[in-house]
Amino acid sequence: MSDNAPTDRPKHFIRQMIDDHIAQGRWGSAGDRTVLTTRFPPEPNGFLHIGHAKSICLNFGLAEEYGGRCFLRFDDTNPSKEEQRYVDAIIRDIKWLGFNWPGAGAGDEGVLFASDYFGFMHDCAVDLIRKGKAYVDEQDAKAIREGRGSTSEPGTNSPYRDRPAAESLELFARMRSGEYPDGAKVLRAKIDMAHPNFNMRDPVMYRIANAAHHRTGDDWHIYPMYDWAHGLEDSLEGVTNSLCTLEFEDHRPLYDWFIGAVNEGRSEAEKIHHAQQTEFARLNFTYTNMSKRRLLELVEKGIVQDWDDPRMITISGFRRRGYTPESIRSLCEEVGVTKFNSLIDFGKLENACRDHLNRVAPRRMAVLRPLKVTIESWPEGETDQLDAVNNPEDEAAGTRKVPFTRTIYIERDDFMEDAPKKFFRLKPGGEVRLRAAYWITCKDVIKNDDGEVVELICTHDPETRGGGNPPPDAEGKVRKVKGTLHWVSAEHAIDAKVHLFDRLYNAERPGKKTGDHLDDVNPDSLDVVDAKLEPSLAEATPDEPAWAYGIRRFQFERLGYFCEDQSSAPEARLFNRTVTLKDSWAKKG
RNA sequence: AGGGGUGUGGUGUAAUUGGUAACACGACGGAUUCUGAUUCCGUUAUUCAGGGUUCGAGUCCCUGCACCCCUGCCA
Repeated sequence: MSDNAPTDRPKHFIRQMIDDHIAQGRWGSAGDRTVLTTRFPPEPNGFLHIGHAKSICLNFGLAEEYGGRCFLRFDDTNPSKEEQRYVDAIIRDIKWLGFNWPGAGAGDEGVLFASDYFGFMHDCAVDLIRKGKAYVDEQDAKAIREGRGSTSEPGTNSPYRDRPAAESLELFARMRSGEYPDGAKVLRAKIDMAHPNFNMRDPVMYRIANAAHHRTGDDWHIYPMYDWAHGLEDSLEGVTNSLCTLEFEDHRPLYDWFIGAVNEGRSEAEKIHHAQQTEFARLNFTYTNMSKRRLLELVEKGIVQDWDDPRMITISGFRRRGYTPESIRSLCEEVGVTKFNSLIDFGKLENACRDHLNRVAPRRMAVLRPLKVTIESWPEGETDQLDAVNNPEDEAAGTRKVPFTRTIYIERDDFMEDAPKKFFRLKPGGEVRLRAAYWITCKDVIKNDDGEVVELICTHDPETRGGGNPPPDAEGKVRKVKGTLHWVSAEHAIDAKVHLFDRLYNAERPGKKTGDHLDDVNPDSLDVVDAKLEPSLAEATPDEPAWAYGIRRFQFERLGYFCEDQSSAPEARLFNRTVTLKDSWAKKG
């Protein structure tokens, strides 16, 4: 992975800072790049989404690049919101993206949990109480909030603020042992109730929660707050760079204060490690929302099937949709790392996906909205097995056989009775190429009683077998044809459902206007069609580069990239459209 | 209102740390093409505004403006 040497990748501000630290020997001997230690610390309260991918790529990517390490650590300090299901999903998603942490294996080997440090955190809290830097407050949540003041008013000290350390120590011990109901008491840091930064106005360190934790069960009745816990977690793991998003900028002074408070009065040997917190901007896309709360709402309200619905911007959703990990990683590299709150065009992600799939996805033919075509010049019952190229971008992908018969299906959109001049697909009297097969000419149009076109009668040109241009005529002129259509043999076609997805929201910034993202939900984000697939799609196929994690991905020629859904079975095939091909014709029309 | 941040083309990032705006994507135009795809070639900004320092400013200084985050016993 890493050669432990500088790369020529652009140096964003975080790389630059890390390089400076290493040059100065801040974490060990100067020049040793392998000291770099990062972590990705999700709370297991939902599925990972594309926004997390940026942080994952940054943290794990940096570790790979420097020859350091990056831990996967669950920040499971709030039992009421966390579930084992989410732990499992998060582990799987990170592995799917292609990243590893020290000790990673097939399951959860090497995975770290904040809950494993609860004892240490507790002891540090006791230490702070003894030093007079923390106290047990018995006010209720409302009183604490009011005591915090406002932007124009300083806060007021709690009546319990100056109680003797011995008293706090005793009460804290009883909080821990489960004597009190939720909310009865909290442990607070004693900092400054008039501080302009609210986080410094005596923040809560511990609250009482008589809830079962998904890992520690009923061992604890008190749980540490994020600010208190996070720096200690980083410290214990020897994290050098604690990277987080912009909204934590205001928390950095507190992060530093806590470590400083623990270390105060300790000898050098007793001091705990102090990581460097640095903040970067979150990833934002148009037509999406990146809030776990709102994603949960989509799941709970049944707007999507589950967290891994292909329309979801979760990592699991993208996987099921057919995106490749490579495309997600390349996008994260492309958007860079800054402190600027950017809004990235969702099309950029689709483009990264097309870019990768174009190189690796095997081509197949599939007709989404079939229109019957009878080749009257083709003998009844006769089948021609034609060779079709699997991937023009990759010669090694070889060819496959595609059966051609008298009755075939083409795409309804590929025929127009009154076609504009620039329409170079099939029209009455017109000639087109059938990909890898023959040139055909439309002789007749058959309609039903409602006037809808139900069948085309065509003839084929035997000279054009394989789809190539026929030999020049006597005068040396080469006949050419502008349009090429995809098709499938009716007799051989396999039936399948295909899910065509559109964006989940109609607004660039869902909920921006009304405050409720549900107001901008696109009711037509899923379209189900009955498609006809080329028979090779039913064959068990050898491994292909595009099929990581057993996901069979293809390009359906002229239509887009598709993958077989995890629920697909031989008797009921289901494909998902990952993304369409670019279509400059559709754009003009 | 107090605190913390951020402003470079349609979008995102870069600029040897004061040396004459680069790259990617998109869009548009053209060429090639058995996918209206891909590929290829062109076009696409005087850096939020105003002032100052300097031979020289996206980079330094001053004054504004805009946007984002912060008053959970969430993370």
